[in-house]
Amino acid sequence: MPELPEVETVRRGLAPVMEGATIEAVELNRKDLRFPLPHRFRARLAGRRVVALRRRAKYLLAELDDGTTLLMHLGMSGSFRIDRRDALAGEAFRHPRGKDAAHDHVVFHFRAGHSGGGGRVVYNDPRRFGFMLLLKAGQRDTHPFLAGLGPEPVDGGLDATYLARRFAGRSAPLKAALLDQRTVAGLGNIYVCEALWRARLSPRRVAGTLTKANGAPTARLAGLASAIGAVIEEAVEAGGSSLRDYVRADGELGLFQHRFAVYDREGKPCLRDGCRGMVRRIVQSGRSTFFCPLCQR
DNA sequence: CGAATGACCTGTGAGC
DNA sequence: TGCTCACAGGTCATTC
Repeated sequence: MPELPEVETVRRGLAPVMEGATIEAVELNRKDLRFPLPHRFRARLAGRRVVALRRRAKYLLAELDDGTTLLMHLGMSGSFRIDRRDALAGEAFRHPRGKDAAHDHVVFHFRAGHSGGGGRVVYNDPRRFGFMLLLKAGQRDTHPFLAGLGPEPVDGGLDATYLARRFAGRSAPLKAALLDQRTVAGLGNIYVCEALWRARLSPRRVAGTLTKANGAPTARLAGLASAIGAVIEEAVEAGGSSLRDYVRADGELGLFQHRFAVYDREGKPCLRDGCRGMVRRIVQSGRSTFFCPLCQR
């Protein structure tokens, strides 16, 4: 489900509930998601206070008061839901449409404190491609999942020079090169398609052709770097994209799906002014790519 | 080394 | 109605 804008939207929804709050208990309805949950997971979390809830790429990082970090990834179908204590006291809680309580795998119970609250944060994930890990204090920058990530697309130092260095000599198509989290952190299938459309670049184009022989960026790379930043920034502002699932912890829908230029628009007209092209769907690296063959070169 | 492929899971919608 | 198939926002391990 979630790419960077969706994960950031989840973070913003959860932060007011989790930051500064103390975990009273953790309920595990399953002890394996994509990987087995960490050893002594419940005991290591009980009584811990969440100091900050951060995001890196598509990871959520809950920093705890003992120096450990709870790292969470939503995979394809993971989502968080906030159950407030007042809601629990009244009518039985109603699951948002399409969410089955059978897939509520992890439930964090928070202690009621001076800031009111209490209540629960529930992790639901039908496909169980998501996972949670506990990182010790020193592992935060060295853990393999985090160490190799590329720059954040917004305010992370992403620019044409970086992309030129990264693409030099690579024969993979742009689509694959950009899906690789070591290139730019947090991009996924939707936003790669959208950024390439904005930059008028074909997803099939060989990445290395955008770097000059001397390693300098071609002019088109500046356009790509800014297209990536812009699409991610706009999507975060819109609360992400909601396709088949709710994304936000408060149950509200993201809105960016209404602004897709190409994603899931196979056979529809290209939205670029003056372009008479038709959006095409092809498969690359086993995933759907949407693009306009007329104006994306 | 980089590139391509399969594997991991469940749910949903299209087509018959 | 009910079956089968393709496909879904990700990424890790394996193979070439």
